[in-house]
Amino acid sequence: MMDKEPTSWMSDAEISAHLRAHDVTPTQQRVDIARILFARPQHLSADQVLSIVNQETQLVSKATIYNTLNLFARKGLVREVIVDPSKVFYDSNVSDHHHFYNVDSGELMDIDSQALKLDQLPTLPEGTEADGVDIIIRVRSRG
Amino acid sequence: MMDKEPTSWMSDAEISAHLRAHDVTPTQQRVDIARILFARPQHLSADQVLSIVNQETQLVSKATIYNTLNLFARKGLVREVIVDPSKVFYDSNVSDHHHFYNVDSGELMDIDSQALKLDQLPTLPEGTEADGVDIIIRVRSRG
DNA sequence: CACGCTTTTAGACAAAGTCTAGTCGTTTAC
DNA sequence: GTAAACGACTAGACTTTGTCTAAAAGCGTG
Repeated sequence: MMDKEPTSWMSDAEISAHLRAHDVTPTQQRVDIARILFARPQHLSADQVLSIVNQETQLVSKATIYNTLNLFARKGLVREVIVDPSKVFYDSNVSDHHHFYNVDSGELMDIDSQALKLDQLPTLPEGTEADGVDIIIRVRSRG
Repeated sequence: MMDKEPTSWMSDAEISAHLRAHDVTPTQQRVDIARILFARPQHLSADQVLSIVNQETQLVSKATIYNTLNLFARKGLVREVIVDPSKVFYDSNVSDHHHFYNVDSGELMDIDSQALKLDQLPTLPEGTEADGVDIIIRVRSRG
């Protein structure tokens, strides 16, 4: 059964419930961060989250941003996307899907889950179990 | 038509020819680096290349390692593999294939090209052209 | 209210990678 | 042969992303 997906109109109370449902105690800072992430489907780096959350006044420290994003990823609230060697992106869409990555612009886009599906995995290496599959289609701007 | 693949017994003369064939002027340092990369199919980080090449005596500077690996990647002599947010791996196997990544051990393994093939790409975003497809199957050590 | 536990914080630190400005080497031009 | 020109190399400073540490702040429970 699938979790109700977070949407832009989630209230703080709903965000708190969402965190709790994923076994994360909702604190002020965590809710501040979650509000940004779940505002809409998007891909943000830690740095971007940091500057958005502290736009008006200093609400959350750098350490907490990193702690929280790592915690959220571990608890399945967001998905880490590793496409750029210099930074990790956090995807608020945790459903099964893959990505286009524009190497010129740095833009990251979801691929509709229907449009690309791997129906069978190759035999895994001895003594390992699957943890996830990432498919990244790198594109360049034409013209 | 495919290039002859580099193999462990490549002589320095063959390495030079291989570089030249990819439009890279073979210098002492570049051959030193290439000799390590092409010794056998493997996945090395810049840091690993740096310490291997300078094992006995200081032959190549850090800046040259990075310049050269970037150059080799741009010229198609090696393939960048981005799976670990903290470092880039360089794969001496440039033929079409994908990777297992053991998130526990950090080990990176090739998936046989036969075993996993995406035969059709989803429609690319407006104004872009394909640059490459990376499939990474993340695994954990069982037990 | 006091205890213990979790969370947050500022700032120091670490690691990967880039940049700069100067040097070295090799070719080309005379 | 020597000088100019160009590409490649270097040491070390620098930048950026992310982690660590030690202390402070919150918070729930008895």
